[in-house]
Amino acid sequence: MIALADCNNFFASCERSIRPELEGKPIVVLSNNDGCIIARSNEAKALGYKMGEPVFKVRDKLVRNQVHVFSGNVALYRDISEKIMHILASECNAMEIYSIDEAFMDFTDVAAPDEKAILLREQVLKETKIPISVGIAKTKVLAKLASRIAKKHTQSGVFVLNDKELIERALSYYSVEELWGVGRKQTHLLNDKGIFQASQLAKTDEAWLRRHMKIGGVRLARELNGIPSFALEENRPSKKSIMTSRSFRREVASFGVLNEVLSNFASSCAFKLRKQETIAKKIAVFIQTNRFKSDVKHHYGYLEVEFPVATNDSIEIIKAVYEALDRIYDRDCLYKRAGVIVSDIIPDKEIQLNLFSDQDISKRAKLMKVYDDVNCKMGEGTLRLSIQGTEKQWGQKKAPIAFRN
DNA sequence: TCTGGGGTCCTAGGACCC
DNA sequence: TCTGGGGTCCTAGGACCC
Repeated sequence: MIALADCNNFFASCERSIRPELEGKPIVVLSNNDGCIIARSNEAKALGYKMGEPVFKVRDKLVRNQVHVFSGNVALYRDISEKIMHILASECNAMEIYSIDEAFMDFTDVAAPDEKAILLREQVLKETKIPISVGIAKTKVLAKLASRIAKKHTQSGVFVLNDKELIERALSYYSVEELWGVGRKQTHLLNDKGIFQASQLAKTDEAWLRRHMKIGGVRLARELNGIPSFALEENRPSKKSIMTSRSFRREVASFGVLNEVLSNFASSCAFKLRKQETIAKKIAVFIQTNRFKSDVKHHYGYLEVEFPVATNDSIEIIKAVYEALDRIYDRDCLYKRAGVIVSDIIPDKEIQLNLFSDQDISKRAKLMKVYDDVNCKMGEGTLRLSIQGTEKQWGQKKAPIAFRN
């Protein structure tokens, strides 16, 4: 059996855990620049606040409802998460930390899974003040579903989804879009074929699933039928890509400002690389105008630099960032978002110090895209910007740009 | 005025080779 | 006018997750 432990309203619960007087009060936690709502307590959910909702649209309502509003404090959430994961790990043989607030536990040899889960829940609550829900089933997908049921329909916060009839009832109750791995696109596809309930998906022909939903669809249906198709990944490998990016509070035009923030992002990426004892072969820089603004020229600049020798050295990465920015910066644009991505990450086998000249960097800046007048739209089921438009290949290096601060 | 910040996996199709 | 067939590797982009 697999148990999924899932923290309830994690960020909101973290804020409450250090302020017990907020018990029973509505709480929301905001993203960078206090832009969006990214977590809500049950009370805030009941008042109708949505995940990802822009704060400016509900500012008055927040005041009216006397909601307690917090700017996100990721360092705190990470600390609390580590504490919880430590408790969970000490109580099972194998565990996969799936996200900051979720972990799959191997409950194979547990005699009474429900009793154990209840004890575990109590321990976490006592030591961290964070309420968790635990779903137990034969597969990850079913355990996910079980944790939903645990969260919404039980007093104990624990639910075992193992009985055959119970599984059938649950799958008839939930729609396909509520399943782990089914997003907007797949929901549409399934609904078009008359498949609405999870129970229908479980009975769908495998050949059809393979053709239309690829291997993911096949695995999903198998999991619903109690056949494990997603393994517990105990030793999560180090990250394959690392990104540091931010939206600015106000739009910026200045090369100097962009260069400064991107240099900080570069250091941050280098630090994260060193922390997991890895080095990266590639770095990418992107800058982007406000995607929500209509009737203006949108600009998206993206440049990748490949290092001759993989590195996690801040100075080298910052130098590459400067080069990249110099080539994608357009002085006529107002920028709203910028970021640095390191990828092609490999283990840091030996300590290397390979400084190379700026000229080397520009030679290595292989791939370059600048999109102008892009048709910006929200990707389906995701906040990521998808870019459609004509790619303007990099030709001549731009004339030097004066610093404007 | 104001709209988050991370990640992963899978696949199609092009590049390239014999 | 004729103009193979396979195989592998790489990468961009889609879809999804928290």
